[in-house]
Amino acid sequence: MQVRTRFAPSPTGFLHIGGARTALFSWAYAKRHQGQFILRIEDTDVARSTPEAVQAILDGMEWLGLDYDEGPFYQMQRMAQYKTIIQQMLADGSAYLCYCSKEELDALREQQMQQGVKPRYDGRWRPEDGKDLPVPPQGVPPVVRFKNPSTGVVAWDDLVKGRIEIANAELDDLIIARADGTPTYNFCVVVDDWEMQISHVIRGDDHVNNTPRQINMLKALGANIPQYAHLSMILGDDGQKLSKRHGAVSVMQYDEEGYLPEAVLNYLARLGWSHGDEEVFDMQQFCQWFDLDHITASAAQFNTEKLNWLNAHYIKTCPQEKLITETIKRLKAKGVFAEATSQLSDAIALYRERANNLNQLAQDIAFFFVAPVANNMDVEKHITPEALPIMSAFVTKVSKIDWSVEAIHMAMNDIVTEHQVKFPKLAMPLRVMLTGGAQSPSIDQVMFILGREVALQRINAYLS
RNA sequence: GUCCCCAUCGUCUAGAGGCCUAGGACACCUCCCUUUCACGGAGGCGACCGGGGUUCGAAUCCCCGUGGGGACGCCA
Repeated sequence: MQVRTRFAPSPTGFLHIGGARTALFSWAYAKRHQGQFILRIEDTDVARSTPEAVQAILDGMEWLGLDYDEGPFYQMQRMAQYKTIIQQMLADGSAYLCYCSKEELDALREQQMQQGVKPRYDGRWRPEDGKDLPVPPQGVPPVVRFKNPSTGVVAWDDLVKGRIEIANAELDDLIIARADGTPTYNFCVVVDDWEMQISHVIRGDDHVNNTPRQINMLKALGANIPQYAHLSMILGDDGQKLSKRHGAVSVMQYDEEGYLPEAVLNYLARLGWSHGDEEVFDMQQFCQWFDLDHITASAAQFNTEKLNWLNAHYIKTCPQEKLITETIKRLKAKGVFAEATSQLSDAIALYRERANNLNQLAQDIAFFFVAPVANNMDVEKHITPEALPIMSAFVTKVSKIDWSVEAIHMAMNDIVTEHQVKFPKLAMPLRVMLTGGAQSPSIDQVMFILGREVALQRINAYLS
């Protein structure tokens, strides 16, 4: 069977982490089976859909590298098709007109809630053999409802949750076209999944409840029923549900915050899915391994610490060229202008091992390009009166050496020997003078990259 | 309220009746490396929600309970 999956976001906001994982799994499943991955924009809610949101979703997909074989399709451009099918259903009796007003429906719902029963449409306009329907009221545009089977059960073997059965008696006749004639979500999904020949519907488990209705409609249309895989939700770092109000952020924000897409992808892949003990793998590997059998049925809590760890890994293994580009961009955002020089490259090479974030990496090496403002506590602690003569001697010595890491290191050794002090007595003040802080890689390497002129200038600023 | 889903270390997870004295990873702690901080290396801490079954044997299967979550729109 040809595997065809789809990602079908509604453009009412950015692509968040949960949507990204859903897209990732659908994408990977298609890749794994040499199938097609389709992007479909579900924009039938005209009031809430925006072109900006469409763009945000496209941007997010692109940043993550989730390419699609077909689409993006826009449901608003498929209106004619939906309406044709609605007419057919009306004609063959699988759908009918309902003249209930919203007010009537609200009253019904409220009454049912009070009685402690599941709120649902009571079928007052549903045609039935031997049943007399009310007379359609004047001037009320009807909605179209799907005539859901009233008996029996709908069941499917969910690829992540196992068999799920719902009694048709639990379902009501859902509206498939609004009073203004526009089709609703559940109906459009059905038509699209059918016509786009989707073989596997991989989506969030907030859609579990829609599935039986969709299956019933698919059956009424004589369509094949796709396989369903419902993914559990992703909770925030605090275990709370993610929402626009609480913690849900665009995947693009991870870019802004200094994460590499490789890290986000790897992290997301392991959130709710596993392949034995494998933790670190690229998307090519993931696409070879990915299966629906190893998806967890329970919700997963997001863990930024682990994402950071993966980000550190991908910063270490990232091509140097990409790191240079990223760092220049991020330095610029801090108002530090650097060019792709060998000095920048050397600085990155020296610091990339210790960074778990691109913004941090930029921050760490900014002092190479802009004189640092030293931390007062570090200055007090390390640049003591006793340190100054040592530093003076060091300046004198280092002014005359060949400019190499080895020579600088030897000079440092000579000075500590001559002054009979431990190495840190020289290294620490030097570190503070050169970098502005007490933490850095080997200071001889830092000094070498900084260059003799700038290094001496920074030291002398403390000596005068 | 009604229906549906879920339940292993703090977190992500391995686990398909004996391989489990429950494995890995993040975090945390200790030690090593060391020129500070990281990185890296070696250890450590740490979990099967509760109760009943089924079975020679259950983290794994069944039931009940409890706790979480989701859905009940002319939203998607």
